[in-house]
Amino acid sequence: MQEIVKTQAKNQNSSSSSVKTADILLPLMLNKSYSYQITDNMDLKLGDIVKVNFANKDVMGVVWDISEKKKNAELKLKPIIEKITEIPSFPSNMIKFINWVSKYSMSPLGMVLKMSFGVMAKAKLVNKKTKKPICENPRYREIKLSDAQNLAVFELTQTTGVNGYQTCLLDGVTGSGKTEVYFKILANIIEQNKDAQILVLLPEIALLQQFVTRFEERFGEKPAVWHSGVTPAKKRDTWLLVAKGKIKVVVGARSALFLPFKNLKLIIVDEEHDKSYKQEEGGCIYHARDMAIVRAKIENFPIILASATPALETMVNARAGKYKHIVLKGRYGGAAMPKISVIDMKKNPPATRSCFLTDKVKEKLVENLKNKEQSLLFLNRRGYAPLTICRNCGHRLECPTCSAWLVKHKKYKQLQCHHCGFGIKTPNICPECEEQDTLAFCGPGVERIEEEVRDFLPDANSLILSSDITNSEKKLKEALDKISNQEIDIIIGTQLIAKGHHFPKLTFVGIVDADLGLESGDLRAAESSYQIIQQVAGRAGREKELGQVYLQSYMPNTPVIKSIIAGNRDEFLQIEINARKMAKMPPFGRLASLIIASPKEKLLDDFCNYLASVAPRYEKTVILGPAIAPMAIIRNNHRRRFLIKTDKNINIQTLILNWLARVKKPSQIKLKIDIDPYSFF
DNA sequence: AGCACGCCGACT
DNA sequence: GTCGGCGTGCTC
Repeated sequence: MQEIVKTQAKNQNSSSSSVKTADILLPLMLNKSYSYQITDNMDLKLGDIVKVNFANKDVMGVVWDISEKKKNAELKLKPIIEKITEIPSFPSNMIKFINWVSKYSMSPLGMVLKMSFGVMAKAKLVNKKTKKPICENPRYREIKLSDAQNLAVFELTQTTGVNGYQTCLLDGVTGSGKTEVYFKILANIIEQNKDAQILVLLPEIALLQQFVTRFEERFGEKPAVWHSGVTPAKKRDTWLLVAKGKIKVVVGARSALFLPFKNLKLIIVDEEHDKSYKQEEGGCIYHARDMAIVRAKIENFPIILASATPALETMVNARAGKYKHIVLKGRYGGAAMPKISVIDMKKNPPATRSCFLTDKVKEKLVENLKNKEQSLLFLNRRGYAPLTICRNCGHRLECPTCSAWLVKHKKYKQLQCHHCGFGIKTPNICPECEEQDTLAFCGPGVERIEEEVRDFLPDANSLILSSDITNSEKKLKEALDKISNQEIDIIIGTQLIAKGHHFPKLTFVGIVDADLGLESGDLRAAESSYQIIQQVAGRAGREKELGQVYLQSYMPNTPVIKSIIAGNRDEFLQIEINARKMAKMPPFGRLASLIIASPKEKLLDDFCNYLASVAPRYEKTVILGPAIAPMAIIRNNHRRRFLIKTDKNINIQTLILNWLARVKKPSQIKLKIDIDPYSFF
């Protein structure tokens, strides 16, 4: 019956054979564009913004393709409602870029568009008030740069001055004055090309504020700011002005990479080694630094990656001559690098089991307090104690929905799960054996270190810098002001303090647990550990005073610690590079992971075994799994993982696509593809 | 992601 | 006999 109806319809329409259609990409979780009819009087080109009706809702989308299509009666095309002329069209390079990211990251095309166009698609466009200009005309105020800075500017200008793609690695220690180098480069580019736009990417929102302040000092105007915390209305203003080419400089977190610049001429990726550039959550998993390089290639402009501790991958490319390697020598103002020594915890154990600071560190804290100099203790662990255990029955307090220990927080008087946010009041009795007062808190967090400091130096002013304490821009600023006003003697901080902040009066840094980062056992554990220790150590002695750094370690002979003590970054990297080369790990091979999750464990295991049974068996390809993911359960979702490792010349995306095409995934199972995984969770 | 469609349990 | 639970699948 249905067949007959269809045939009849076809015959009826055969007189008008074709119709002009546009494939519209919508900023939704969809992997394809949808065809709509172009009405006669509508003048459309690729990249134009249109409004269409989709699933009974009016949404904005982008013209992704235009074609003449045979009239197809089985598929009634809806007409395009209107062309939105208030929003500039997507430049063709932006379309290329979005297509590329989608294909590489294996994320739905619509999801990638959403990252770029999401805020505008929701706009009602009623607020047609004339917008205040943002960073329309920044004027550089000259300052005297050091010889090293001038040299770096000169070398970078040779590359950034020419209009064409080139990746440069700007390699300079903490405190070498990279920011002023950026400013001078920006000024040069804007001077040469009045329409040029520049994007500066920073790994974390916390770093944006001080960049904005320094930029304003130098240019008399704030740059445009883009990150997840910016309000939608502000984002819309900025988006439009960026698209119209009116904003010259944008500083932002990774999401700023998807802004539709009209005339982008340079991207600077500051702290390029930083793991925060890897987006792990949400619909699209990508590495902002790598995608920034892709964008620079597509749009044919230079890009600068900057770091004191470049990522291994970056270093490999620099050594191979693919990136231009520019070294910014020494510290600005001639400050010396801090003196770094290791304290062997086996030979110098803390006084008791609930103490975590060695006598040497304590002595240094006392000395610094006496001399009115600031000290910093670094421990990358929030809260008071990472594990609570019953002395009577050995029960460990675990999150009810994740396979993670509950972390004791004194501030919240709670035990908290750091993976799902679950929290309970710290109990007095063991939930297992119901004995009273048997719970012991094992290991230190920053709160516990602060307690230890207060115990032996009651007169010192201490302050914890962690995301729990300084959880807003305002609170962070307050804390940083207190530190620069010297109201604080001893700072106890998590990785929050490793990044960028300048503490002029800080002369001592104690790394409470230099071995902590090596525990995770992932590919980049040693490298990341080196980077974070180096970054934190770099906080010490940035002005006239010489800085001193102590690393507390139970394993003082690991390559990481030895290289940091010897100040031999490149030798350390070479060891790591050799190891990666031997193991054919990135960047000498390709890696991808499938994270498969479901609340139904049996269904999940059946599906994973099924997947494993149809796994491709190609040459130069290893598929490992299914393995129980290190974090086996998160929010009641059981998790399994496959790891796919191939030679460099194999297209890992195609391989995965072919593999997944062989199976039908039940809808209760969530499957996430992570190309170039960083965290192995 | 939404949102409708559809097939089994509790209740007026 | 009806309301509504959420599992499933589609959106030009």
